[in-house]
Amino acid sequence: MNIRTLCLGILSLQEASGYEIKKEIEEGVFNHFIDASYGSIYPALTQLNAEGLLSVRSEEQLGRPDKKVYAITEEGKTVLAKGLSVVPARDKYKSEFLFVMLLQHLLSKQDIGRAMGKQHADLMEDLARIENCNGENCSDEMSNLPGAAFVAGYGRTVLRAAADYLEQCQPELKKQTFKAAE
Amino acid sequence: MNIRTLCLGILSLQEASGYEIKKEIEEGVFNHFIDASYGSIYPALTQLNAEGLLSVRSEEQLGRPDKKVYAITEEGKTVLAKGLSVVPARDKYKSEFLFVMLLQHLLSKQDIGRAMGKQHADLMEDLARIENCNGENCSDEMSNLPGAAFVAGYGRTVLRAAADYLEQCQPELKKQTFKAAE
DNA sequence: TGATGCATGTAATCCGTTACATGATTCA
DNA sequence: TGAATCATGTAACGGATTACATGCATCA
Repeated sequence: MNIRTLCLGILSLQEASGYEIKKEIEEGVFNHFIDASYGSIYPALTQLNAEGLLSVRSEEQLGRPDKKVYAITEEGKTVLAKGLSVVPARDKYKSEFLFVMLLQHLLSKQDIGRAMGKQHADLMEDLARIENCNGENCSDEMSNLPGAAFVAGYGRTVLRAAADYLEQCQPELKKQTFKAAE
Repeated sequence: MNIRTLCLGILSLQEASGYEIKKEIEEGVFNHFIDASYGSIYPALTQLNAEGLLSVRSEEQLGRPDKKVYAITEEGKTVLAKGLSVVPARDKYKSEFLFVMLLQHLLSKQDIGRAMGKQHADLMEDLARIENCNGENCSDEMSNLPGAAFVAGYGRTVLRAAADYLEQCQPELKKQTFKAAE
């Protein structure tokens, strides 16, 4: 799957501008398993629109570039449905943290502690974002989705398991709610 | 971190050819959090050697290209240590599965079931690989490492949590040891 | 006999990120 | 006053994958 399907998917829930799509990805449920930058979103939107899978409407703004609000077309919905029914590719997970920990015998205790703290803080951050999405902050179209609870549950489970494991290995981590990173 | 550090890291444990490095990544503990293809490994090795971070030795083979066995140099060790002590980048996790599940209202029950089955099978595969690494199959240099137990434990914990979650949502999965994928 | 494993490498290509360019408004 | 937010877009660059090219040995 690519950014194209991602944009189509988000726009199937609510119309939005490129800027808003990025924000949704950064702050919403998506965050921990998807990322995308302006450099990929804007061109994708332009292309999708050219192909007739999206329609655009320009909203004038004061002292800002026009806001281009995109909406999915019927044709877009068809293409999206087709894209989603393909068996999803295997999850991709890359972790420098685990690589470093595997070679921990080459590091000082300080370095290891720092890496553990950073990893723990990252996990807590993701966890917090998921919890926030039930409350305010997130768009209703997203959180009211039948799939939203499942996805949030999956993320919560996995992240919590990882955090627990780290805390078990290094109990001091439990107290550090704030970032030990940098 | 990049493939360069990865190669340096593996070669700090045992000398190996490009082919063997690939195999180690595919079949070893690394598998679930790192991947690399020949197209990136071979050029990296050539470059690292040119920079004096590795040394090479050619082993003649019958009816095959010479096997080039690389070993890390003292300079390479220094560079590796420096590379590892940098605070690791945040884990990257991408999941088409979760995206599809978020939009499950657009899919048939068959498609959802297939996606769940595939995800579960993938998790079990990764889990099995981790368990195998304690037994035969894997190089001792890897599994005897002080960090190996930690990394295996982390992977086991996270993957098991994910699999449990799926089984809880869809109990039929427990019986399917074999692949329901495709 | 045909797939799989051993073994190395290159070139084309893809997909995406980073940095750059622009600029007003609002909040601290 | 300076940072952050809103807002869109392009160009350069990076990093890796895929496919291609080659070819013997072994196993089923």
